[in-house]
Amino acid sequence: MKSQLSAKRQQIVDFILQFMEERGYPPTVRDIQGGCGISSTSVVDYHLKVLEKEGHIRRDPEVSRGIELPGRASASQLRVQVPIIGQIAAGEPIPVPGSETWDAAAGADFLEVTADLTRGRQEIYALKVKGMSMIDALINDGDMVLMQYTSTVDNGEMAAVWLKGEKEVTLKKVYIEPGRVRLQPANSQMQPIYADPENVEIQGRVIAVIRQLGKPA
Amino acid sequence: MKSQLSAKRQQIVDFILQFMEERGYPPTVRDIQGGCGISSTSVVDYHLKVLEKEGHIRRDPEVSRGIELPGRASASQLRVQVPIIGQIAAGEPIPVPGSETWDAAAGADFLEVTADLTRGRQEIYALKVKGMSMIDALINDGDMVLMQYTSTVDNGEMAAVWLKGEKEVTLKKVYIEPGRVRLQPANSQMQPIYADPENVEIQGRVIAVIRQLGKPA
DNA sequence: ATTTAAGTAGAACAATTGTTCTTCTGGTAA
DNA sequence: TTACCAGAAGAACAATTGTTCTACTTAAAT
Repeated sequence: MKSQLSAKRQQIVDFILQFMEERGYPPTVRDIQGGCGISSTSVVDYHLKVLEKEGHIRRDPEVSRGIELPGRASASQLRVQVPIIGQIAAGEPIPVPGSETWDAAAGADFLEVTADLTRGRQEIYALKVKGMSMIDALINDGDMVLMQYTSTVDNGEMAAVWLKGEKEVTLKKVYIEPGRVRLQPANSQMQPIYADPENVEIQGRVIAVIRQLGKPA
Repeated sequence: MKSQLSAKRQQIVDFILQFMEERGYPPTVRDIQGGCGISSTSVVDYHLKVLEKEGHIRRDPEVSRGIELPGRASASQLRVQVPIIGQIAAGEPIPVPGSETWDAAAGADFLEVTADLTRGRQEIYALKVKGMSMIDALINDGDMVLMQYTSTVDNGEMAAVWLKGEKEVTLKKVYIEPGRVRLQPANSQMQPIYADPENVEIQGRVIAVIRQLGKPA
């Protein structure tokens, strides 16, 4: 039921948005007054009341800066800070999060994702893919892989597998079969490989893959 | 220079975090007082001053709720609601955002991503990939593709290309060459294809690819 | 025991900020 | 004209909220 906004009210909404982006908290009535060139706080209040009635904003009465932009920075839609604890490449085992690596304050880089990506799972970390060795898992050089620490996976789950003999880590769908482990590339047009259970070590479950394109800033 | 936090101060930081997640704006001194079971506002102020000196929080003096969590909900790390306006498959042109499709209130699904993915770009929308036809672009069935509306791309950018003759849409890196257009799969192990410039129509630029694995809830 | 420092309490003050009231303007419809 | 209404303006009020002051406690150090 959101109607078209008048110029003034659109300006107010834009200002609130920009203010929150810059400062991290909502503006006061008087901030809006100054920022939008309005000469009275009552005018701001008037517009805010209309905006709230129309559902464009939500206000906590009597609360300073009690403005929320529904669908924007509102509640429940949480972000998760995922530490980027290293990179993943064919020739080296992936770094496993230890107590030191877990220490967030270590100035590590973070990948910030929304909670619907992690689905509330814990012990999530991220790795940057180096090289083209994961191409048959549909993962390119430079992709970010969200991992969950685990040493066991269900059948068919995509996991980071360390092949002891080959000294190689690879991302494959894992199927436990009698006497062997079937490692199936994500690209179903490719053939699976089979490995001795003694030779494989699960290093983590793949939660998501994020690929950013375009000039890296 | 962040030192280990005392129990009380850790509790305060946690409370601020939780408050901001729930309400969308920072708490007042008295909110913290009540939420942490502290009996005086001066104690809260005392701890906040220490926390600021140690760099765990930032405060705007004289500003109500002027608390920022560096690296958390501070600027730039905003979320963006990207409308999922359809799907992309080999045999059909991708839906191009029109004025109706742009109307966010239309109850469409949204993909919520952090702003570092879109890098501030406008006119972003998302498509869900149907089928395996994009496999040579390292894109699997079920992946989400973030697109930016555009009809022209720079050389080497990944774009959604509509091949008029073949009546097919495909995701390729586009290179304009004399008299022809080279369409290069993202998988560099594969061969490019060449097309008549008259036959290609750029339908959008690929900003990012997001793949979620595991049982879909 | 004395000192020092960190932390706690309570109260009061001052600034910020939300709200309301009245009045005024400009446009539009009856 | 009159009536009506969205919008604007200014002022005043009331609530919220940041800040400061002094006093008290506790624990560790001297």
